[in-house]
Formats: sequence, C-alpha cells, structure tokens
Amino acid sequence: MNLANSKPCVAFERHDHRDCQHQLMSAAKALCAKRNTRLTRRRLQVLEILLQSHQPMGAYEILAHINKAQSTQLTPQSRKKTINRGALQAVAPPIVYRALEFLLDEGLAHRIESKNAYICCVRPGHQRAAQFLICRGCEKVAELERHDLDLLTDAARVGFTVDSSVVEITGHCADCGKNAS
Amino acid sequence: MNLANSKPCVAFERHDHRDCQHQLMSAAKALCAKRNTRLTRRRLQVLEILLQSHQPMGAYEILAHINKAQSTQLTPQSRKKTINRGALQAVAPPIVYRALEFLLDEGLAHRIESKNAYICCVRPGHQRAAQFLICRGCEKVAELERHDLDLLTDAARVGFTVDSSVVEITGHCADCGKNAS
DNA sequence: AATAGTTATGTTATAATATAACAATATGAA
DNA sequence: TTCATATTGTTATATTATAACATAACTATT
Ligand SMILES: [Zn+2]
Ligand SMILES: [Zn+2]
Ligand SMILES: [Zn+2]
Ligand SMILES: [Zn+2]
Repeated sequence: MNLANSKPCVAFERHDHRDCQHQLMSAAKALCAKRNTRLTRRRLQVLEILLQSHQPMGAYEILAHINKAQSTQLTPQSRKKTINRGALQAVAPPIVYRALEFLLDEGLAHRIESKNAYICCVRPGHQRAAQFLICRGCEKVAELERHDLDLLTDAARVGFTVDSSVVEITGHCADCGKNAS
Repeated sequence: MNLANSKPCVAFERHDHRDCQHQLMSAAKALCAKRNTRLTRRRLQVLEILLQSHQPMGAYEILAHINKAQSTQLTPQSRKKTINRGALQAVAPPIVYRALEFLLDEGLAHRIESKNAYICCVRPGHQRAAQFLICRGCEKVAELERHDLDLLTDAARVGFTVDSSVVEITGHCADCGKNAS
C-alpha cells in the first residue's frame, strides 16, 4: 500500500482553514452526540483553541488562551473582584488537562509525545492509530493513517501484543525544505 | 524485509544479562575511544546505571541511584560535613541530564518519549533510527532496527525530508501477554 | 612543570509540564 | 424535588528539565 491509500497531509496543503475548522467542529459535535458524550463549554473552548492551527500547543499555551479570553470577558464587578484578589482571575491547569483528557479519549485531539504538546485531530472518528509528520520549519504537524505499519506485523511475529503506538517523524515539509539550507 | 533481517529483541529474551552489560560497556568504551570522545566517570556511572536493566529509567530515578551510591561512599569526614550542611550531599539534576545528553549524542542511550525516560542502547554504534516495543507488564523495552519503515518512504513521497523519528509501540511482550487477562 | 584554553562538573535557582485532593456547581434521572 | 453523578473550580504540589554561573579537570603548548 502506498500513500494513495492514505488521506492527504492536510496540514501541509494550502486549504481554506476556516472551512477546515468548521468541518472539524461539526464532526466533533456529531460524534459526541452519537456517542452520547458531553462536549461541554470548556471542552469546546479547548477544541476551538486547538483548531486554530495545525500546529501543536502546550497545555499552558492553551491555558494562556483561555485566560486571555476570560480577562476580556470580565464584567466590571468580576473585574473588581479579580483585582481584590490581587491577581488575575486565572483558570488553573487542571481545567485544561481535563478537557484535553476528554478530547484525547474521544479521538478529537492527539498528544505529540516528542513535544509534550497537543493537536487537533483532522480525522475525528478514525479507528486506527495515527502517525505524525512534524515540520521543524513551520511547526505544522500532518496526521497520517497507514494501516500497514509493517513494524506492527513484526511485533506480532515476536509475540508482542500491540495496545497503542507512537509514530512521530520530524523533519521539513516540502515548503520549508525548499527554504532550508 | 521481515524480522529475520532485524536483530532479535534482546530485552524480551532470556539471556545472560551480566554478560550483556559487560559487552555493551566494552562496546561503549571502544566507540568513545575510536571517536575520541570522553566517557568520563560521571558518564560511565550513568551508563552503568542504565545498563542495570532493559527497563527505561527517569532522570530523577538515575539521580537517586547516584545519590545512594554517594552516600554509601562517604568517608567519616565528608559524612560529618554532609550532616553539618543539614542535608544529604546530593548530586543535582543537571549532572544527570548532561551525562544523558552525552550518551544520547553518542548513541549509547535512547530517550523514550512516551515515558520521559531513558534506556541503554543495545546496539551501540548503529546508524539507523531505532524503534521500540514497550511492554506494560514487565516494563522492559526492546529496541528494533528496521531500515524500511515504509512511512519514511511515504513521507519522502509528499516532499517531507526526515531528520529523525520516534517509533514507540506499547503493549505486552510474549511472556506478559500469556499472563494478561 | 607552568600557563592558558577548553571541556566537564558542581551548585543554585527556577522554568515547564502534570497531577492529587477536595470543594462547589451543574446535569440528568427517579 | 431529590438524589446520584459528572463536570468544573481551586489550592497545593509532584515531576521533568534547563539557565546561569562557579569550580575543577583535562589538554596542549611553552
Ligand atoms: Zn486546516
Ligand atoms: Zn513546514
Ligand atoms: Zn541484557
Ligand atoms: Zn513483558
């Protein structure tokens, strides 16, 4: 099997990302509805943040986005309360990690192990494990889905039962490769 | 190509590990001598610790081993000095991380990204990227080396230039699979 | 051997990532 | 409503990793 059988590397292709976002968001909502799992406001917010780009984000980066949003949404009263507390009304890490846990469980986001970062899934609902191409130029991450990773076959051959796999290939995408020295 | 072309999964095979350790240590020394890089006492110590098993260790776990060794090697005088300082004469994290950096650069150890942990390389000097089978039962990690990871070919096909790869397969080894429910 | 340049180690402090534990709130079913 | 459960909020802390600078060890040259 060759790449023809894989879907394309969305992240590295010119595309209408606005549309991309909307489609992925709709798909996510549909999936959770079907599964009867709850895509709550917080979870939705984190998903929206991840959907902003095809670049992975650290949990604390996501947190910063949330807090920026919070601070601009403060009413005069809550702003005063915030000031009285002597610090910005900051949302704390567990909020983000729990939302991420949900998104990972539902297959709406992935964790990039080699970067301790998180990225939106571009194929919500896919069954098989994903593989990632990580560009060091533009920092975008493309998600592939091969179903014949020979290595898995080999693993089986030595009696190893596979639960999950992490495949992360780092380098330069076509665009960034051209400009690289 | 099938596994016959790969070397065996040492970690999952019964073997004389004492011998295994000695061989790997000799190979490491030989490599560094040939390359004219310095396998200093600290670096050697960390390598020795990693060679104790085929299970990956966290940096702070390695640190603990070092500190245990230090404390048992204290002379009466230095022990007194230690006590006077009010704390155990503890070696600090950078020591370990720097030794690990050296070992990773020399290809004498690997980082397991999905566990934030480090493991001795069982093929010091190998050129190609390694792939890992991580058992959730015994926690041992086997190192494979395929040179035809099809994914890399596919990456090239979409214009992606590969610098490095992380391939970590988690599951149960043959032994642990039998006992698992 | 003394000197100077370099590499490695030691030390202190702190950054970055992640989770435990418990309180408060919202949701959904009976 | 009332209870049970799931989610969110909050505080504190654990875990992993690095920055910055001081000291010591090694190397090559005089
Ligand atoms: Zn897009
Ligand atoms: Zn790129
Ligand atoms: Zn061994
Ligand atoms: Zn096992």
